[in-house]
Amino acid sequence: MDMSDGQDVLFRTLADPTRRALFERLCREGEKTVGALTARAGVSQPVVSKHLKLLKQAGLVNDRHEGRQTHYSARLAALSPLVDWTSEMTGFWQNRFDDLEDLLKRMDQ
Amino acid sequence: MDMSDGQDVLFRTLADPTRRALFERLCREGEKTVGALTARAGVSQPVVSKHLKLLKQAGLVNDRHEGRQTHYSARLAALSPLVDWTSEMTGFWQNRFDDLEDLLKRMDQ
DNA sequence: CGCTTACATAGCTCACCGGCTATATATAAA
DNA sequence: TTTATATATAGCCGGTGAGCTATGTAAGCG
Repeated sequence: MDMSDGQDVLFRTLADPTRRALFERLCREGEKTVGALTARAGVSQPVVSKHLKLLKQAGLVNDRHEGRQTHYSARLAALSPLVDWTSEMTGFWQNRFDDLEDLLKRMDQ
Repeated sequence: MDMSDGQDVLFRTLADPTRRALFERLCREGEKTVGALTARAGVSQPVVSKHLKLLKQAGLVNDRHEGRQTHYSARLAALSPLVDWTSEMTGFWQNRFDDLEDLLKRMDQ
């Protein structure tokens, strides 16, 4: 019934700049190891790991283990609630605009 | 140079559920007074006012003073950085997909 | 088997933020 | 002019969360 949960998690997860930057890098540059991500993240490796964990819980990334390293990649499908939300918001405006047009038409008669 | 500022403010502002709910109501139902918003917000009037202040600072709402009351309304244009960001992220994926296709084509020759 | 490397987890601290009440300000009403 | 109503501001408090260091776990290497 309530679609807001997915949106809630998404907004909350993407609100942090460091975390969003990690996700953006995975989108731009594709699959990366934790070490590669840590190199230019500006924060310590444990912090990167923690953020990646939260991103994974939000469904925004996948992880793949290969020996000692873990490769992370972006899951763009997870963004759909965000897209849905924005189009819903703009849609409401459209509806009210239509209503206004209807009203004006009826007043014109 | 850095487009991330607008995105940062937007994500941070919309991350709070109470605040996002206020914005959603303004989108759905159009202009509302603080009192009308407070009635079904589940929090006290000062909290609503504080959230509206933050929404205004993010450019997400307008306010209009009429006697003792203040009418707030949604500014959907403020959502564009969000739309830009999502299409940018999905765009990166598209580019890498194109690169992959190119690579496969070249390998095929 | 030690030793190193790659990542995850634990535990701490500190700043921020969302909630509250109390109060200020401003406009309408009596 | 006093009183009531609508909103904003001030100030306090508790929880959350992002950062750190230290340590655990597990895989490659001598």
